[in-house]
Formats: sequence, C-alpha cells, structure tokens
Amino acid sequence: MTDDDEPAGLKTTATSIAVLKLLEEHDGARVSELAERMDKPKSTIHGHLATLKREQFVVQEGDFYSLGPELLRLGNKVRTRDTGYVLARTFTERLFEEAGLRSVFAVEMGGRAVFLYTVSGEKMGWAHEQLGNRLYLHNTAVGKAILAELPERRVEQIVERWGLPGETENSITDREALTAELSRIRERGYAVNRAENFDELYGIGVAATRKPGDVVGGFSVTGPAHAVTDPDQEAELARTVRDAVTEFELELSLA
Amino acid sequence: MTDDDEPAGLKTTATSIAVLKLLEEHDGARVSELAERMDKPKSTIHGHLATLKREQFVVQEGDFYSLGPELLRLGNKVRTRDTGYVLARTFTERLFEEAGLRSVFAVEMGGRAVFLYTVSGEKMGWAHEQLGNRLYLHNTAVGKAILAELPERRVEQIVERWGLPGETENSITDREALTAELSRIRERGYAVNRAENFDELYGIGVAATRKPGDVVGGFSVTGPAHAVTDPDQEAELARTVRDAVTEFELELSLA
DNA sequence: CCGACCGTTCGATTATCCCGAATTTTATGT
DNA sequence: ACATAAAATTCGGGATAATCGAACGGTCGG
Repeated sequence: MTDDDEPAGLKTTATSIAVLKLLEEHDGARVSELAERMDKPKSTIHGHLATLKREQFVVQEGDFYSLGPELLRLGNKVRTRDTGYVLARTFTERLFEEAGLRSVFAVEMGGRAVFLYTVSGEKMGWAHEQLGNRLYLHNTAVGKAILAELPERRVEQIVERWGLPGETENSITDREALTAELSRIRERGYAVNRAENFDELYGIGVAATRKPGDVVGGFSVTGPAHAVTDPDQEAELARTVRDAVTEFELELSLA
Repeated sequence: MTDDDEPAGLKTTATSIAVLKLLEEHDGARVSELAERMDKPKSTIHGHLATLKREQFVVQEGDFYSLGPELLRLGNKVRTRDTGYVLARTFTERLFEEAGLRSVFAVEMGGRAVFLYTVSGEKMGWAHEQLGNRLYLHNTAVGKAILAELPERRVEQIVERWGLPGETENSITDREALTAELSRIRERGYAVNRAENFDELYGIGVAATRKPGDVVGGFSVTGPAHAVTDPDQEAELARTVRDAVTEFELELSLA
C-alpha cells in the first residue's frame, strides 16, 4: 500500500501492526482469513492475535477477531494530550453552529494534517475526514493555515519528507507557489482551499497559536463551491472562523 | 499493573506495546527516560520507537516521542465498526439534553464495559469514564443492564474471567446476588447503580438490542445521589432513558 | 453418526532481535 | 566561540525468541 521499501525496523512488531491494519480494513476477521491474506501460517497469526488480545488491542468473539478497546483508549489520549486539543472540541461545535458548514479541528503531526474533531450535523464524516486520518498540509485549508505559521525551516523539512503531490488540478505543486501562497495567507489572516485536494470541495482555515510562533492546530469550515467562493460569502465566513479562533486563543491563554 | 504471570506471548510485540503504554502514561517521553524506566538499553528502545514511528503509532518532535495519529485512526474505527455505535453518538447527546445528567453509551468488549461516548456538557469526563476505559460490568448501571440481556452462559464466562471485585461496600460480590439483581433488572426494564463502583456516584442504565438477545450496548445517566435515588426522580429518569433506547432501537432497525 | 474445516497447541530450526560499544548530533557552560 | 557533556542513533556478533509445519481437538454440516 504505502511505500515500504525501507529497512522496515523490527519485523515482529511490524507484523503485529500489519495484523491490526488488516483487521481495520476488513472490520475484523478470522485467523485463516488473515493467514491467507498475509501469506503466513495460521500458527504465526494466532501468536500475534493472542499477544494483541492479552493487551486488548484486539478482542475475540467466538473465532472472530476485531480491534479492541485499548486502541480507543490510547487513540483518545492523542486528543487529550494537550489542553488546547481538549478545548478545541467545544469550539469546533460552536463554529459549526455559527457557520452552518462542516467544521473541523486539525493539528500537525509528523508533517501531516490530522483531524481531531469533525462536526457536520449529519451522519459522521466522509472517509477523507475521519478522525485520525492524515491529509497533506499543502492542499488543505487548515494545513496551509498551519504551514503559514511554522518557521521556514520546518516547512522545508515537511516538503522534503512528503513532497507536494497534486491531488487535483488546483493543487499547489511547486515550492515557489507554496511560498507565495503562505505569505498571502499571513497577510489576509486565513487560508482558502479551492478544490485542491478533492473536487468540488472548498474550505477556509485559520491556525490557532498559543503564542506567536507556537501553533496548536487549526480550524476550518468546508462546503461546496457556491457556499464558499462567492467573495462576500468568503469574507463573511473568514471573519466567523477568525473570530472563533481569537476567542479560542484567549480562552486557551487563561486555561 | 495487571496480572501478567501468564505465558506473555510474543515478547517483541509485548515490549512495543509496553512502550506505547509508557508514552501514554507520561504524555510522551524521550529515549533515555523510557530506557531507564523499562530497564533496557537505549538502543533497544530506539528500535521499537523507530518501528512504531514508521507506522505513525508514535510521532517524534525533536527528541521527544508521543503517541501518534494512527492510534487515533484505529481507535476511532472501533467506534464506527457497527452501525449502532455510530447511531449511538446522536442519541447520547440527545439523552444528555433530556435528562440534564452526564450521559454515556457503552458496549461490552472482552467481558468489560467500554465507554464509546460520554456527554457531560462541561469539560470532558472524569478519568474513570474516559473513552476506551474499561469498567466492570457487574458494578455499573450500563454493565448490569447489558448483563441482564446476555445469555446465562456468557454471564458465567465473564464472571469466571473477571470475578466480582467489590470496589465499594455496595458492590455485588457473589454470584447469587448477581443473578437476583439481573432478574430484577429484567422485570423493571432498567438497572440502577447505587454507588457500587465509586462512592457518591449513582446511575441508571438501559441496554439496547438489535433484536431480542442481540445486545448492541447500553445507555446510562449518572449523577450524585440526590439527583437519582429519590423514588420519583428514579422513575422519571428511568422512563427518559428507556424512551431514548426505544427510539434508538427503532431507528437502528430502519438503518 | 461421520467427515471436513478451522482454531489451537507443540517442538525444532534458524532467522532476528537484543545488547554494549562506537559514532554522531545536540545541548551546556565557561 | 570553544570545549565538554549528555543524549540519540548506528552497527555487528551472539543468543534468544519468533516462525514454521504438523499433529491435535473441537465444531458445524450432511
């Protein structure tokens, strides 16, 4: 799936993780199914499952294995590690109510944008915005807003690591264009995503900082073109998001 | 921490998991800190971290390691595996608004009660009710409600595996008392937790089923004694929870 | 009641992980 | 700015521990 030609680290742990990923992909599975799909003996898979089960990384119902609660617990810890992350939950909901558009809070981790909260009113998010999913920073509204606040050096590193893949024809794909875009964002105080990672998907994002230079994450609202691109709409929406972020930053500084 | 005198399974995977747990416990750490705490050479720990990092189970900022987004993604999958789980989110929020008390949705996994959603209005939950945390089934409101719906055989297995630990003086600690309690719950249609796992903490729980005998999980509302124990209050609250569950079951059957 | 399938257990072989020392990088104090 | 210290990371040999295949036992369907 991903580019794994690299040294690969500890093989045992890697295999255990591969099992977890398969379980995720298929919403659980039985031993033989996994064994066949990974082209390994059943006994090996069973060993991994038994170990993972001991720590509740997987649970067993009859002869069916699924992802377990310990993953939920650890994953949730990712969202509560930082006071700002916890506080962001409320503000994401509030932003949704004010803007009337799908709202998200995302942070930068390992050079990608990770969604920590999404509020959409209707049933829970599209696949591409599900919790923990990682999107590129350079072609999302939150991502660009965050990049604009990071020191030049970090931006460099991130681009080096992940490149600037063009996911639609609107994507920024070269270094200079990105630099220009980032300073434009710093000027006007918000970032715009014009269908740069998904067709028809527009968004406005603003980064939140603890103090200048110390980025916590970013908020954004997304919707179809007509809801965002109209100049008046855009200015109005941008103000809404910025106001939310300002309040967020204030409250965070008092927490 | 937990009773790990058992065979222990794959040692490498177990160590990797131990690293993750330490990271969770300390909200991230550096290599030497982990190495010392686990009484293992730094190089070994580094190997584990490198492997976990490759899969984004941990992320590295400078020389500081923390839990990574992939855990959030997998953990979230636990909550979205089942249509009922997804649907429960809305209903937990709705229940909170109707009852005015902390509301939770929990499911049975591996013989324990696992919290999938908690809504409390204020800042996110007390430690004992954080997402993914596992509580006993026999001394919580949701837990008992769920047990009451499970076949006798499963109840037997669960009690055998986890015992009936008494966490307060009100806890049920013997098999007969539990059986009696469960049939009382089946009669009146809801379970009550009278400070059985935490002092001062009372709750009312109702199990939700896909069809008779097929339990999805359970909802509960919790609060201080005066808000729950008063006979009128109790009846009123129980009706609120039951109504919510009824609607939930209806909507689930249509989904 | 019998047969086939699947999950689980067990022991030997060898690949692989652990370790400790060497190296490079980062931080600190003068 | 330099020297010193501490930490992270890399590396290779040796021994442990994971992998594998076969045998066992349980379960479902005919």
